[in-house]
Amino acid sequence: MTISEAEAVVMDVLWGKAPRTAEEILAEVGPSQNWQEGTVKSLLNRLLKKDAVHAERDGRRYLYTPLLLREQYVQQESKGLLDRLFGGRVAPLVAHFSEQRKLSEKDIAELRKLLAELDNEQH
Amino acid sequence: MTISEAEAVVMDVLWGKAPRTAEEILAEVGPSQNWQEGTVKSLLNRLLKKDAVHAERDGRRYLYTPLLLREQYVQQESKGLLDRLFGGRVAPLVAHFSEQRKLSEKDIAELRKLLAELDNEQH
DNA sequence: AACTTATGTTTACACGCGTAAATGATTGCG
DNA sequence: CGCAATCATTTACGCGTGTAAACATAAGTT
Repeated sequence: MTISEAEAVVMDVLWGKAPRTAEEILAEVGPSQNWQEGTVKSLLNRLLKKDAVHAERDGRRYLYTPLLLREQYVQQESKGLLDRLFGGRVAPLVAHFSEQRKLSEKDIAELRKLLAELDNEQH
Repeated sequence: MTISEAEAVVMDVLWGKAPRTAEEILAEVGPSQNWQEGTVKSLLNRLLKKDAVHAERDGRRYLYTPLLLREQYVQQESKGLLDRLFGGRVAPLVAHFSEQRKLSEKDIAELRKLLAELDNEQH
């Protein structure tokens, strides 16, 4: 059961801070997304059906908490792309960005550090 | 105008070798995908509408050629993911795979080489 | 108790996608 | 020439998505 892009926007809010009410979610996401309240409610209900969030009654409203972890989601998404486009290998992906000149100085520095760490830990 | 996943499967065949007839595409993709001929035709027509492929009549059938380049497609897809999930920065993405233990020895070697090259060329 | 407000639940609707069946057109064969 | 085979084009249909309107319900207010 995959979660859609609009649903992921809602999850993002919850990953930022939870639990939250529908209203709070709308407040954070409405401006950029131009959504109505009903839209957010629908998305939350679909996420409930998909067991991606949990809702706990709090008086008249619900508090929503993510069940699906950001890490899991990121994992699925990136693995999908990696497999589909780069034969499941990371180096070609980085090479791609490199050719596209999408590697910032900071990226390069961090990559270097990462490799150095891998060198030590050997894991 | 984005191209869907099933459409991308067809594009993949064409990126491998073009021009091709619908029949050839089916032959290459049918087994793994379990598609009927009509399915491939529909996908080709949708790709035509999206200007992702070009069709040239050849007697009774058409020869299809990709207009959208693989590089463009890969670019869009990866940028999308990168922006949505890693704030547009490459290093965090690689770090993610690293944590997931998805970096093969070969990946690491290649990344190292890549960084070395970047070092020289300074581009 | 009736009315308003806040919130959630149900229903809707158009669009793209995956998948194909139905139909149409062209051509080779008997 | 008429029929069968070969392609292509049109139509279909269920499902998920993006987006919300309509409806229901509970709680606070007069």
